[in-house]
Amino acid sequence: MSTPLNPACQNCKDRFSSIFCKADHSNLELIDAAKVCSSYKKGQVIFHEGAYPFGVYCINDGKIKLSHSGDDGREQIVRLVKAGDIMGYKALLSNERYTATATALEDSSICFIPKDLFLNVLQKDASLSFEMMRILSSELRKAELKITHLAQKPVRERLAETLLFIKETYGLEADGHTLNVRLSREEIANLVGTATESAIRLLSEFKKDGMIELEGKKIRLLDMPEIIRTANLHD
Amino acid sequence: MSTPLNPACQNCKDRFSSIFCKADHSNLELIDAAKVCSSYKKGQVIFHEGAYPFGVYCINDGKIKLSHSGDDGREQIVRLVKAGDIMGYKALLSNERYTATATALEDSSICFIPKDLFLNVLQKDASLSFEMMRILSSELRKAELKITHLAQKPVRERLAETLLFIKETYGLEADGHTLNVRLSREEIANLVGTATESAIRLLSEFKKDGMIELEGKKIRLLDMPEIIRTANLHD
DNA sequence: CGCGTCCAATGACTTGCGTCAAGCGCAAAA
DNA sequence: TTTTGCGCTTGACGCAAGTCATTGGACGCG
Repeated sequence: MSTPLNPACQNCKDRFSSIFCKADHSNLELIDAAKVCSSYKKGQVIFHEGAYPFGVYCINDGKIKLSHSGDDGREQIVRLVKAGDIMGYKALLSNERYTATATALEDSSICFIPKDLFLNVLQKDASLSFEMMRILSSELRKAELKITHLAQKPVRERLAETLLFIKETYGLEADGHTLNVRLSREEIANLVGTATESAIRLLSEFKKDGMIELEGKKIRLLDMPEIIRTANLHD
Repeated sequence: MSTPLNPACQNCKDRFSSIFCKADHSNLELIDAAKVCSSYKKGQVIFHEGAYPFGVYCINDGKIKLSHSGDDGREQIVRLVKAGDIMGYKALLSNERYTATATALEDSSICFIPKDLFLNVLQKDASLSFEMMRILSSELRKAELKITHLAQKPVRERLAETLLFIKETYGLEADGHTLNVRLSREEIANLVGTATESAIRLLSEFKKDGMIELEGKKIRLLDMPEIIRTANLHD
């Protein structure tokens, strides 16, 4: 949507953590030639639920949320995307419309890879498609775990897990405690699957209990109970 | 676990609806030669959450449930498997232990395909692996939709969706109304993600409202409201 | 500068739904 | 037959959590 500058994939800082680290060199060059890199501002929508996909997006830099909008308009965040990740592959592979909306959580730089090229490379490159299956399996595993927790665990516990999940996904700032992303209380609630007020109240409780510190949108993790460890969404 | 009889894949009645309809002929023969077919009795466990996978299972005949057991021991059913479907691929592809337990809902006949062979064929056969990705994408889509509904919809609505989902999965009996599977109330509850008593109460309500008929484990669908249609778990 | 908007926070109220407990029918075992 | 046990059903109760409403602070804008 703006400022295309197309950095070479080979130089991409997340080259080795992304799916494409498995791709053959020649295929990487093909992708490199065809991709279009754009930057998006915080809050901007990259693609919309219901639209037809024309390719996949690879995050060069930034953070994205993928969310469903429920029938009553409430949003449910189903995935957090970081640099090196790709998104939009689900709709592409099943040849359907997007089931989620992608919105930038901060200013981001994102490469677009056209559908035909991506599918062609996927056909030719067995290790790339194997990696793709690995990613899909992992996402499916996380989703099924989330289903179980949503059905069985109280909000308090789910919120705690969510905070740890955010930590696993985006990591911590230099101080070693602050979550390296700014989310509104509403976004946190939509990630947990609860009402905004409930999320706020429980965050206050966590703070009172000395588990976290709050400063605006900054959240610092102090003593998150170990119990959660066994049940979180790690890879 | 019993009665191996190994019917040829080429003759399998679900040959054309399964993932293997996309596989190359020569690869199909390889699989045919290596697979082991067994029959399982109702209630029998095919594989257990936490165990290491040694291959994938392809349902020849029967019905299976895949379920997580929550920390408190409560079961959450995450998938219903039917003839022609495969299961166990997620653990295999991500090279982790099973995250779910597979239990036969009725007497079933299931083929086992060894890990190495399956992965090899997957490497060689692009259209098979593409089909695999399609399946994974579709499962992921359903899982994300279920997450949204669990987070946002009341139990009554989720139960109605679940009944329609069962219908989509296993179909109806000859009378055109009765769900073609027998599930306990507890299993229905574990599919919906609610307490058994709630499921029972709401089923009674549905009956009183003339939406369904109940006769033991038989459930006949009469007038399920159209509203649900837009939000169900179809393919 | 004051005004409006957005978001966080908290209190009060309501309720969906989970838990507990008791009764019932049916089928297998003794 | 009686007994035992299991799954289904219904009622009563309590609480977690959702909804509604108010306040206050931060920020941008005319």
